[in-house]
Amino acid sequence: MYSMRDKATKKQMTIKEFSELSGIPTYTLRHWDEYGIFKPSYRDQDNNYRYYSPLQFISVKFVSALINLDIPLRTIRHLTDARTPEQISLLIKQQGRIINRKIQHLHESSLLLHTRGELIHQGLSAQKDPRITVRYQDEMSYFLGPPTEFAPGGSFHGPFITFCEWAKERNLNTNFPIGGRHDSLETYINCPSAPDNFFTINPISKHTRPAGKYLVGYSRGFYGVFGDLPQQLQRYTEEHKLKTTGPLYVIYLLDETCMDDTSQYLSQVCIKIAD
Amino acid sequence: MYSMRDKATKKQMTIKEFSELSGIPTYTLRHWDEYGIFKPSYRDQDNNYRYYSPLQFISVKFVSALINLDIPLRTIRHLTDARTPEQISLLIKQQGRIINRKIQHLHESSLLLHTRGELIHQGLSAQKDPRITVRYQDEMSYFLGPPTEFAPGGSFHGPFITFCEWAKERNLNTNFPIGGRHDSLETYINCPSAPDNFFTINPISKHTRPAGKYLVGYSRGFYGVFGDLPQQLQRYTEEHKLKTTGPLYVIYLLDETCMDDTSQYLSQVCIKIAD
DNA sequence: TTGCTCCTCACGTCACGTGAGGTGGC
DNA sequence: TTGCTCCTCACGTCACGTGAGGTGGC
Repeated sequence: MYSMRDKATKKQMTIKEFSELSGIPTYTLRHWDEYGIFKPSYRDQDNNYRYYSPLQFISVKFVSALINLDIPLRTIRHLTDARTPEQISLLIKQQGRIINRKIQHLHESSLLLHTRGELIHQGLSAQKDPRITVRYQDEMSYFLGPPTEFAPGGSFHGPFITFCEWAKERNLNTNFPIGGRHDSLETYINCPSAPDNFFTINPISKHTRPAGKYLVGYSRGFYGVFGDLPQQLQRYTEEHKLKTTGPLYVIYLLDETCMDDTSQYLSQVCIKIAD
Repeated sequence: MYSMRDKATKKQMTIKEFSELSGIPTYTLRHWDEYGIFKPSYRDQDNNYRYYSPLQFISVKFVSALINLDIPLRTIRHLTDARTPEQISLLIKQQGRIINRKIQHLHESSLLLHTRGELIHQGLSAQKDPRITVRYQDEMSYFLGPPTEFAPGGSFHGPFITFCEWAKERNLNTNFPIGGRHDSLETYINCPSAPDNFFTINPISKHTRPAGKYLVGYSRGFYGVFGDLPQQLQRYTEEHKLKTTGPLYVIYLLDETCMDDTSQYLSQVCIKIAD
């Protein structure tokens, strides 16, 4: 038989030894002790030294796992006071659900960063492109908002807010980039800063802009400022005898998320070319 | 054309309106303003009222996304000061890696909670079982530690610490439950508190205890305290003419993670029955 | 004796959160 | 005028983290 309890002997570990074995800083161990959620197995009466048993390795790991899951110390202390297997089992089930929601959320954030990163990447490489060009565009998934209602003489903001509220009601993650969609090249040329719909780019949507050959134009300027791009696009289609089809998409590749100078925001306008 | 800039008009939103649209509390918006990472587009000179433009919905969402990823406000302010697409692109790439590590980590925590929950569940239902029984056991994955070296007259702790260090070197997640393994029923009966190996339960390991019919015994008591269970097991095999095979596993179903009373810890001992 | 570890106590940090006390807009 | 919103300022909170100043063990 081997002794399982050798209190206050050489088999107890000092706070530093225990800290190194468990990977938990000494000040955190002291904090947990003081707070009452994890105490050393033995306290020297003379000098107040803390001594930890190697078996506490198991329980400290469980405590640190709970803290890693953002369970407040208060809750853990509450449990520590009068712990029962049933209570811990319940806590584990609750936390299982919370953790899954967190993973879901992180996945979305990851997707969002990737989507933003892609736009910026396109924006940076577009600086070498001509102002207007014909190029292959990948498929893009998006959620299409309701038709906008721009009142004559009204502002841009009303319809935009309406879209934000629409997205909020549907629990769409509005962290994703937002763009404007026009029914055709003509409606864009007539009224470039009043899209017929707003949309939000989101890889999880089934609604897509198909891959294919697109007429693509770039423009620098604040939101809704397109300079003479509409006229240039019209001239380009006439000169090259292009026939466009389907809606026209306006996306901001470089915007306030990555630059200060509002006059240098970079928008991309694109519309599919008919076969 | 629609005006994109209607500063200080009805189209600007008050802090409360903007808070409700964006889902960010007013005090947090004030904090971000004061800290310098997200300022209202217009500040009334007379009464210091904050007015937000609906288009700020886009940038505030990006800021909140960065904060959600635990990027310090200091870093965000640093970026806000002199933002370039290249810098943001770099930040996005870095954070992408960090976020993937976090997701990985949460997956592990989720697995850990599930594993712990399963043991507790088994522990609770075992209270209805007889002390010794023959039952079907599911497969269990585990990492097997090196052979223990219990010195005669030495303590339990040394080999246990050796195992913890071994696991740490291999970057095994030591939050997972730890058990003891004996080479055979005989070695357990001879020396029940000195297992031949320690192991840590972990669903990702390829090493498994196969599913099948097991001789299972339960015992209450502190770590390494088995009472007369070894003798009872021996008598049981003789009476029922059972032949056991392979190693014997000792697992604590209910331990310090879920109870206070050390004398009530519940261990499970099991060994496969030969066909 | 020296260098290391341990202790307590007090204060700092970070990103909010709260509450008091006062002003402004319809 | 009333009720609502806005403002600032100061202080609280949470879980560490740091640093000073002092003691203990080999």
